[in-house]
Amino acid sequence: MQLSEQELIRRQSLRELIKLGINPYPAELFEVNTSALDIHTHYPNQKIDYKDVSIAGRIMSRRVMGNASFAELQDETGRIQVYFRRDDICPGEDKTLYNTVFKKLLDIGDIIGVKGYVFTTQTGEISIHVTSFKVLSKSLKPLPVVKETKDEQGNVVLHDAFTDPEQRYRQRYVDLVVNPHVRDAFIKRTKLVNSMREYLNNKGYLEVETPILQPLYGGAAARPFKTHHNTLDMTLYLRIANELYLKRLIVGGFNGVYEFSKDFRNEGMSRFHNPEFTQVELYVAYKDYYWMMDLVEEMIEKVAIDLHGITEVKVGEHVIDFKRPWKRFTMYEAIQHFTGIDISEMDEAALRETCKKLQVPVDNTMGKGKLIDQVFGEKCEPNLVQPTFITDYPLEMSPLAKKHRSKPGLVERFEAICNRKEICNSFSELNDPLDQRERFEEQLELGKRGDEEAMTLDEDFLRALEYGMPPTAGLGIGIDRLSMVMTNSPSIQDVIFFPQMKPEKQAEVSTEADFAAIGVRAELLPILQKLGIHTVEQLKGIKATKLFNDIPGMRKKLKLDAVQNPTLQEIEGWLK
RNA sequence: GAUCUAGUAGCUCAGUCGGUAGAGCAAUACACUUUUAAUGUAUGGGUCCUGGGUUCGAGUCCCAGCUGGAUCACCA
Repeated sequence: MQLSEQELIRRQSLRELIKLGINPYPAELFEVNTSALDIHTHYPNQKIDYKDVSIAGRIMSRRVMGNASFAELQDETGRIQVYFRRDDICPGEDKTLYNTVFKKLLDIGDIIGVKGYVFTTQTGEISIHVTSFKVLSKSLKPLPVVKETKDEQGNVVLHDAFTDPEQRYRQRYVDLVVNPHVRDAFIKRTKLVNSMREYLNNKGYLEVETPILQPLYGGAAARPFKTHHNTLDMTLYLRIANELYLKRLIVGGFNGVYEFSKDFRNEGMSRFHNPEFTQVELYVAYKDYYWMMDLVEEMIEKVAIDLHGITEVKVGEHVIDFKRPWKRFTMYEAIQHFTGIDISEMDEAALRETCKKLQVPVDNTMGKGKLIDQVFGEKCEPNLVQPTFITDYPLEMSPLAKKHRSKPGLVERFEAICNRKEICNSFSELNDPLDQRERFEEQLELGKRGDEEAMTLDEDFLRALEYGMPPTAGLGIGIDRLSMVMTNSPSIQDVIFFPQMKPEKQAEVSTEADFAAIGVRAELLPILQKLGIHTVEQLKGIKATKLFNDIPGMRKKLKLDAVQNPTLQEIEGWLK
């Protein structure tokens, strides 16, 4: 119930197709031997090969003109114009297939298969001259109509584009059909993952899978999603990271392991945060974080080239160049560079004073590490557009990283910042089991003091370290964040097919059966709808005499002569 | 969680001072044998997000809610 006018018309067309003996949803396959892109690229040079083509796709526009018509068919690769001529489709006396089926019963959005030959129209557009067509799927909902034109530079310009973000994310299938740039962004995302996988496989690292359901969550500082296993009757958490499992595999003797993993964090959402997101984590034995920096540069440069052909990527108003080598700053150097202040020798009190001077907001719970991080976040990160490595972080913030080989109070850690956001995080992994236990215990203290993101102590992980883990370099790259940069997308929702949303609420509407149950004839429903009465409850709140007046009035206005007016008695019956 | 902002036809959007709800595309009908944002003529299409309030009268003003978006906070 409550179908729009256009939906009703399409359902009617569906019935008429069936009446004509046409199955609108045939079961058998439709053989395709080319694609829109293939025709556009190769037809001009190999005309001979396109005398007998078969292609399938969605009708995206129609221009019907008497005995000949044009339509645009869209397949996975793009659009191709198709040309229908009545006497080619219907060589005999019966012109139903063209006059009725094509002209009246097909709509924008329907999926059809066509056979014919490729030619070039007088206006120079490569098109398919259709000799036969087949309905493959009738579309019952009108697609948002987006018209395309090309400007002088040949760029596609969209008119009346489907832009409402809420609808685009809720109905991504529609977004993908009508917004070609959306599809491109997702194709680039997949290419990005493939490019990395290829790089890592060529180095001989092993792609592995580790548990998503974990009895203890660890490897990062974040609140988890909690769930319950019935048979084991135990709490399980969706992983916030897979770091601790991958390191167990390094203990087990693998030299290099990586995993593309969906991780889950029960935190606020924003245009940079979705509750489930993707990371690739990599661990390589006998390496350190300097070595890992070289790997990151090399791999991301390759990704940029695989996606764009060059190392430069346009992001917002900037052009970001991933060409090696990237700038490297220690955190202290970066702060000195952007504020002119050397904080390397400062104690907590001096830092606090510096923050005040720089107007960096702080609170009393912040320790030394947190203060340094705060200065960096406020004064440095916003300036880092080109890919830059920041190295040597305060120890307090990195409970899984190895202490710096020469600088006390710091760890061997780096992040790559790009377009003002972190895109990766890496360290020389802490493999000293006694040190690791102490760090975990410090985290437990933080937890007791109310830090909801403090790490838990994982005894099994410590046991693994106690057997001995080789010196190891570890890396995590946020795939969503990197995809945003590589596809020039301002929101994470543009690189996740189905971003998390609150459920949509349907307006409360009673069904035909609900109305029938209290004795309302179905033919009266359009009248009630017109009167603004959509639910039985609503109806029952109205006086019988008012309905007795209003219904015949609206019946007359709608010219529903065939409908019999209800009697007052009948109406009183509904309201009982 | 806070602030700002939006929700009107299938889509994109207008709606003046509070007074009968509008346009383009899409749809329907007719015309048209190479159009291309096809064209011309005519027609139909609305829970103005929901619920309250003020008012003779609310798409419009007020309050509350729902669902987005932006910024911030939290967080990579």
